[in-house]
Amino acid sequence: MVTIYDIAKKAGVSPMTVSRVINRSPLIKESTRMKVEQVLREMDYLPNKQARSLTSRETGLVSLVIPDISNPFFTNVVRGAEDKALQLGYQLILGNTDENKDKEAKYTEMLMSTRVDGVLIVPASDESEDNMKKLVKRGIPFVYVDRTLDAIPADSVKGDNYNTTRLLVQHLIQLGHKRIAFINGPRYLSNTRERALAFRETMGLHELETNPVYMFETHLKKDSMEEIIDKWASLQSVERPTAILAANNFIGVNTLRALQALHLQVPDDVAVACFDDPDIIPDYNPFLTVAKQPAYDMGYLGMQLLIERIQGTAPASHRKIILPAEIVIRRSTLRADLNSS
Amino acid sequence: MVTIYDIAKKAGVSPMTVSRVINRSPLIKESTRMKVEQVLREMDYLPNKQARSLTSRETGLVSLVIPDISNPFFTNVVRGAEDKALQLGYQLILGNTDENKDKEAKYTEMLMSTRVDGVLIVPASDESEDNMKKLVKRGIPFVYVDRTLDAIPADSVKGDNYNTTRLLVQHLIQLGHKRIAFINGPRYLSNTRERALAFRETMGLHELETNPVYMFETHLKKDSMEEIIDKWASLQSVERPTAILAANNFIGVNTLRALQALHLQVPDDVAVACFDDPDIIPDYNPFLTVAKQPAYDMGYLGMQLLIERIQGTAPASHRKIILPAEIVIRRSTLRADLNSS
DNA sequence: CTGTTAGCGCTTTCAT
DNA sequence: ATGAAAGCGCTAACAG
Repeated sequence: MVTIYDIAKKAGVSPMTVSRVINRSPLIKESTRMKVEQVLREMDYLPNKQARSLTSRETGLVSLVIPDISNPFFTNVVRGAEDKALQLGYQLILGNTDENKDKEAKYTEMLMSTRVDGVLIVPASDESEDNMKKLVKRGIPFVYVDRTLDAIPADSVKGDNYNTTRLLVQHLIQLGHKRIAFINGPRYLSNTRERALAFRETMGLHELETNPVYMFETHLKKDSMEEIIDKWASLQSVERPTAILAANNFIGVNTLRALQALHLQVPDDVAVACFDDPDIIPDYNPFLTVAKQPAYDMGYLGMQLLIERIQGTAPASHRKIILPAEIVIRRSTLRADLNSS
Repeated sequence: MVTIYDIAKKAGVSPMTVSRVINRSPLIKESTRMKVEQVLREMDYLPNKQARSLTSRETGLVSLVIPDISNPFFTNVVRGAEDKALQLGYQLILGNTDENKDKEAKYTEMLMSTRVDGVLIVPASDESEDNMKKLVKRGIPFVYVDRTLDAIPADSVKGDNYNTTRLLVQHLIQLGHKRIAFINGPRYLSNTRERALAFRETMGLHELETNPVYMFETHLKKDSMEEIIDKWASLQSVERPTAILAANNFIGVNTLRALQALHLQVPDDVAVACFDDPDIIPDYNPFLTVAKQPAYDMGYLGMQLLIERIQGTAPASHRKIILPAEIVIRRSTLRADLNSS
């Protein structure tokens, strides 16, 4: 491996001079700079980041810890984060937690050992506190994306859960629905709690009761279908909802599949809307009414906040960025006889 | 930061003994091991990977260089690669090239500087040769996924492009189509060349001519729709194809959108099939007939080959793994009047 | 403007 | 079974 010593010898200077040339120090004579740069090129030198970070205390690595890259929402978060990281010269280490705090613990441990400069994280649950505390203790900056832990404050970028839920519920109410179910994620996540609150309050504002049996809770992973079918079966047929709001894209899709298995038509028998688009590709056969959250921007901005924090250019106080979603109304909530509205 | 020196002092031993305990050296007296481990826990010690890799010449980092994480095919590749990497104790650095060899060059440069232990790569183009050569020169092991560069041999995991294309074409031919268009990716990619060859040969086998005007070429990125519309318009109406085979999911979806813009019905006016599913979520509204390649397995196996290569447990000769695809026939090729078949 | 010295945290090598 | 010395590749701090 070519080191600055090899370069130094060949160029007839000291290693320190080589280091200065590499780091563009201004106090180098033009002629020696030229010569060293020449040798650098000849020998195809590439600095050793490991060695460099041993003294500089910076690795140029940032980590992105998310539940699951195969959820299109997070896919876009990753792309945004990666674009910003590259732009600012950082490399991105990826980790999937599968909503599991132990897996998250394992990752945070590895990250700390790798001495990443910072972490962009979607916490697996409120119990992620312990993991965050360790980051704090070691002085590793981090930024929340999509979900936050109130007990451990930090910069954050998230969706406007309250207002977005309100808009979705109002859309369903305006279509004439009164019995609306909300299939939510687990209550140990900040964003699902915010959505649940907004759901209840919006129903109340419209003088609709939030029947507790309409408030389901499931997980946010890929395979929630069976659970949804069971819940549905547990309801008295007279009180079954005419509309369902799903707390994320996986639940939305699994709701559709569950209803299909139950031989119910969407939207004629039941209307369905959800958070986050299940499709990642420009619409070609869009069906679900969704609240499209700006996932790419969340990743992009989150990475920006993080790197500002790393580089010490961030203000002392924690910044909380809240991004609005776009409500996209599609066929899953539009009955043919209402299409004109 | 807690170092082995701090531990050594507190435990009343030498730093070397601490190092031995951490690395589970067998020649340590049980009693001293216990004491050191006790202090290790008390002080919440975490080894510094940077320092370690300076001597060990291993970083525990592997890199995955792909065109675009937001293509569902690559999303699954990433998930597979990440799962295997975690399982074997490696961390994954992600990079998107956007099919651009200069961006790829930038990444490979960063990777070499970071001294990653190995690289899993989907080369951006045949011109990626220069980038691969640099990896070879620096002795960094790499494994191809999905595409290969014949000029620079290495382990590889890819789809069975020839037979998969053949099956898709035969499906269309069996439905009675004779004028079949093939919208392929750029010819500077190994997999699209293989697909083009298979297309021509399969057509030939069925005594159908491959009209050159039916062989389009576009890029594999998200926004190929306009190009497809233009190509279509450039055809004489009498000779327009009755079926289209698209070389990847983006092209497949954009073909659908283009046909929609042209007011053509799929599959009644034109049948469409493509490589790789555009949906990442368990089917809820499946429409496109696709060849589902085992993307997750490609990433998983690719990572396994790579790590075996890194750890020196791989055979000297390069391994070429070829995985079959599953043809999933859906509505985009099934005309209502043929549904019974 | 350039060089020398020391040290980042750890491990390899050789002693004891 | 344990320790001392040296060095991995680089840079901060000081010297000249």
